[in-house]
Amino acid sequence: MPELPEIEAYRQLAEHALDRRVAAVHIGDPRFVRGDVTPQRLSAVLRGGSFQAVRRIGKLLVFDVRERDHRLGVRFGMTGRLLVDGVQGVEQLMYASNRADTAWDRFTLRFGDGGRMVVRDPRLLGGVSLDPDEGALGPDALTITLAQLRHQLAGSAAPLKARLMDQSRIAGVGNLIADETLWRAGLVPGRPAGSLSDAEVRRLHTHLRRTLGVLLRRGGSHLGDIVPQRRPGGRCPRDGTELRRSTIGGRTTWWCPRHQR
DNA sequence: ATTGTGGCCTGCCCGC
DNA sequence: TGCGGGCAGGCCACAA
Repeated sequence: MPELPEIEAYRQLAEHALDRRVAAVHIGDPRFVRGDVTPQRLSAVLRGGSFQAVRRIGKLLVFDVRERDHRLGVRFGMTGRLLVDGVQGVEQLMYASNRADTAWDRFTLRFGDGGRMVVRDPRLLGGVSLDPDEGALGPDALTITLAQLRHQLAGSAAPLKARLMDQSRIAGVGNLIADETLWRAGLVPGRPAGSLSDAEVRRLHTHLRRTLGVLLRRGGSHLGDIVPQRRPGGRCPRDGTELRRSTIGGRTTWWCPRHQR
């Protein structure tokens, strides 16, 4: 599903959409427009303009609209894809159909040169917004410092995994990356976030960055070592122990009862 | 303020 | 063969 590695791939693809005049905006489903803005207003802000820059904060893409003091925000939910001129940012998405069906094109920009940028999202869990609240997101998981991570965990009674997935604390970590990171760091997902020793916070910081590096290199959040074992009967790739399943932070969680403590 | 829960949304898969 | 129920989780509103 789209977590930080996928959105980073989308960001790189989206650079091909910069400096091109938006000739037309097509909203495939009005529910895909989030926040206070109407589809009409969003279209009016974008039409005739162009994007000066695009950046990623966690799982959010932000496009700067040139000379209009507005920003386009794009979220991808768990089944959203980005296409620019027919090229997909990511080929495979776990839990999402890999069919190409234009009925799922929820938001399309047609450029003056005939090209297109499309957000294709079967489930409609993503969305586009005008001037997204970037300040509501915590430090990006890829560049978070040890001190920042320590600060975000300190004093919290919430389960460690829930804290990791809280986008206002740390931006970019979703369910699969949380399981993979905690498995690599040898930490139990249900522990209170504030209960980690300083050495454990350091270990988590190391493995968070290392895990993201590995997944970016492999090309997807679903390419972690534990992901194929996230099923009944699945075993820990490290020590062969049968993995346990529970629900933490409202999400299915798999972990090794032997080496995660 | 913090933490937890339910709902949205729809493709897919399994069992009957 | 068709059908219904369950499942997947990012995000948000709302409750305690």
